Amino acid sequence: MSQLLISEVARQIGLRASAIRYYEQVGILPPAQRRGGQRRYDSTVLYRLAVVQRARQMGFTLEEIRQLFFGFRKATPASERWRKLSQRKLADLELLAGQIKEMQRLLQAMMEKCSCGALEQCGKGILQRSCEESYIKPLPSRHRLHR
Amino acid sequence: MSQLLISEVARQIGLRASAIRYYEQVGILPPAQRRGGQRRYDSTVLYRLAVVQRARQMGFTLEEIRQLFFGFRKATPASERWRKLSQRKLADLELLAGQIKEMQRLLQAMMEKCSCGALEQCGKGILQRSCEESYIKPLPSRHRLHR
DNA sequence: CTACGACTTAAAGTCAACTTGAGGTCAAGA
DNA sequence: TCTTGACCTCAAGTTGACTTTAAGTCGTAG
Repeated sequence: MSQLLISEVARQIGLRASAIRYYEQVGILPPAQRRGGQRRYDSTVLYRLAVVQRARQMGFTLEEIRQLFFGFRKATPASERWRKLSQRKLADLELLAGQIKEMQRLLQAMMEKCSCGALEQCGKGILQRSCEESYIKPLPSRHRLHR
Repeated sequence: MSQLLISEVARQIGLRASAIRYYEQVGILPPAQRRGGQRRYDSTVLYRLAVVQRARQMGFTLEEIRQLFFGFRKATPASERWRKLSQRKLADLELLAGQIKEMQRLLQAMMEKCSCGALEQCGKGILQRSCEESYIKPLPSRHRLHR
């Protein structure tokens, strides 16, 4: 069973070692085994971190991630609280998917005829629709679309 | 032509006045007209801000928004640079849309049987796919998390 | 003239999510 | 034995996107 050093884990998932130590500190990773004071990981930590990374890309906060994926401590499997949280998250994601389509249309339109008129027009449309829509909390600013 | 006070604009789009001043400061809004030192707006500012809000919801940074929508700086060969930016953004959005579906599936699976199996399975999948992706576009050796 | 309320600025504070820095430990190799 | 290099901890610094605070200005109403 190959044991990974923190630097190796970091390299494989594209984070810095400091981020991994931080994740342990805030409870997203369990305290790692030590050998001579140093953290040793087995490869399952990579799967866990892959999910974390992906969830971060979707705009989940670390706190949400901890609760959604690793927060079913001694509670019953799929407790009511957890179910609510993930149901809300699912709704958020659906809304987000719709808005992505809209933003794609806007970008397409602006690329075809790069006119300020189009922008204002679109703003008008967004404004009217957003009166109908329920409010969506903007994603955490850390939500990045590129690496 | 009705002139809006900053507080009125703020109220209508759901931001604080301080945020609007900040947007002016960082170049997302042009310097407003003044009357007796106070900013006055006409209603087109609402359209502009509606687009900004929506773009923020999609995870664009203010800097990106400035460049994408209002970044026609004098040294810019107009549409070419802009076209590249939005093309990249479109690709990002498409990727994101796919990832949202994946995340929805994971959450669904975890709701049905709150299983670590699903989590690991999914993490494995993500990890493998991201390996293929990084084959297409190899990561720079030093992974930049900021700026 | 004074008081009021809404505005103004500049500077400092806040928050999440890390990163950086200082100073220290440990195992392996020359 | 000494050096090297990767790790450790704890504290402080950084970033983006604002907000808050302190001190001041403007126009109207009493």
